[in-house]
Amino acid sequence: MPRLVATDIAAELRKRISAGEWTDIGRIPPERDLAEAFGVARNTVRRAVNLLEVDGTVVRQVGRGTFLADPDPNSLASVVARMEGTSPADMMEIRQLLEPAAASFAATNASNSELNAVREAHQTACDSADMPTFEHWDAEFHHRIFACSRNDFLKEIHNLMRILRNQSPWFEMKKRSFSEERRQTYCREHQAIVDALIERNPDGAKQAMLAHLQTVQRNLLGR
Amino acid sequence: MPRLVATDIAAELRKRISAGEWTDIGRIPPERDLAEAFGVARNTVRRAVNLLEVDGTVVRQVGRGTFLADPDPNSLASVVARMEGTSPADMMEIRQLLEPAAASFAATNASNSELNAVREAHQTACDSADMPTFEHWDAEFHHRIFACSRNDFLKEIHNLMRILRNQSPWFEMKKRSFSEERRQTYCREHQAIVDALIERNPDGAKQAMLAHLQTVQRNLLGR
DNA sequence: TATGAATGGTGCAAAATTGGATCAAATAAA
DNA sequence: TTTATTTGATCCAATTTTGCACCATTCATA
Repeated sequence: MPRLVATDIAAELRKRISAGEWTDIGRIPPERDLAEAFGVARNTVRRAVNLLEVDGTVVRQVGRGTFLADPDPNSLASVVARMEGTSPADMMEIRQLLEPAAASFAATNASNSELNAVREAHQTACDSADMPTFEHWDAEFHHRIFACSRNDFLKEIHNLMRILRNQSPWFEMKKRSFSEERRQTYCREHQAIVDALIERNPDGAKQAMLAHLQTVQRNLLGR
Repeated sequence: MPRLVATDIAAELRKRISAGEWTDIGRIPPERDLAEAFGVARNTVRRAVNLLEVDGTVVRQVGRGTFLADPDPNSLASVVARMEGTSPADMMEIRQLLEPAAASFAATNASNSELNAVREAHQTACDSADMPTFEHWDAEFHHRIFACSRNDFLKEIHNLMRILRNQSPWFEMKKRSFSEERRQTYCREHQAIVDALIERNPDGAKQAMLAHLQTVQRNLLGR
């Protein structure tokens, strides 16, 4: 068993804090007590608490103690946490904003080899024999379009949406809503997108992507 | 029973790593511990770990330990970390995608009291005597438009962008680029946005916002 | 008001931990 | 036998942990 070190103690403290161990008193025990409790030197505890302090988990005051920080609603962590509660409808609305734009950028900016990668993902999805394989290459198709939009931030927003969707309970709806017929519809629509990209037609790509996402939305949300 | 050799141990370590045995602590035990655990000499463990190191499974640091490399690039944390490196140009491109849409949504969805809050922020910004106050209410103006777009996810993306901008080194550019003349330009453009919102004119609000962001982009990036 | 206990802040030198490297002897495989 | 691998041992270098002393601030209490 590896020895307890500063980073481990920081992780343990983080765990206990988020478990609400000291929420009632609003503070964590003195460093000297923690050191004794963990069976390490006080300096080690100090380094661990430093880690909690820099990321704003905790605030220290000389002579008073170490206090649990009020969660900052404007911190990255809080924003991401709130995003995790996004509804399918809100998510689809933003997808319909961003993905057509990404397709449009891609038609303008993509290299030929990037376009080939997009087409390849589309082709593999169409050829796939089972649903999990199709879904994987479907996701890859969309991802590769973002990848050649040449806007890294846009690409990362898409990654963010993908992660949020994957960990959302309502994502299961998608799987239930799947059928062979819909798969073929998606393939046709993907083909239209690929065609527009290869024609280097930004507006065509945008429209094709929008049409596809509207189909997805109908299938997913039923309207 | 065949003797445990370096390649066997490497395979076993690989198996345990991909099974997530040490994912939580982010590192594997010290070589000396592994040697003891596998009942083998430390040199053998070293050769095994060498194999994991050359293919990038693991990274070693003298005096610290052996750490799991390749943190999941599809984790929320990785995505956010990559977003922190967003360039001003990419960021502005996405703002020009999202904020006009938010303004359009707001024209349709906002309640009257929400619109009043937007107008209030605009008015306070115009009346502000010093630059920091103006900048605060300028940001608040944009934020309140997102707030009444009625899409929580869109609102949070805006929060995300705001945080990323505030912590970016290039954000200082904005402050350097400020002048009284530009402030007045921004006030006029904000006024146009407010007018369109109050007229409940989605397309007008979208266009006014786009025009404003293009001014901002010119001032920020000089084109 | 004055005092003392409790608490975080800082610095430092010694000890412990950990990966890096080498070598000769023992063992297995060809 | 020849060759390759494992073993056990030793030392080195980077890093962390430890133990200690002392300082500064806060707060309760005399």
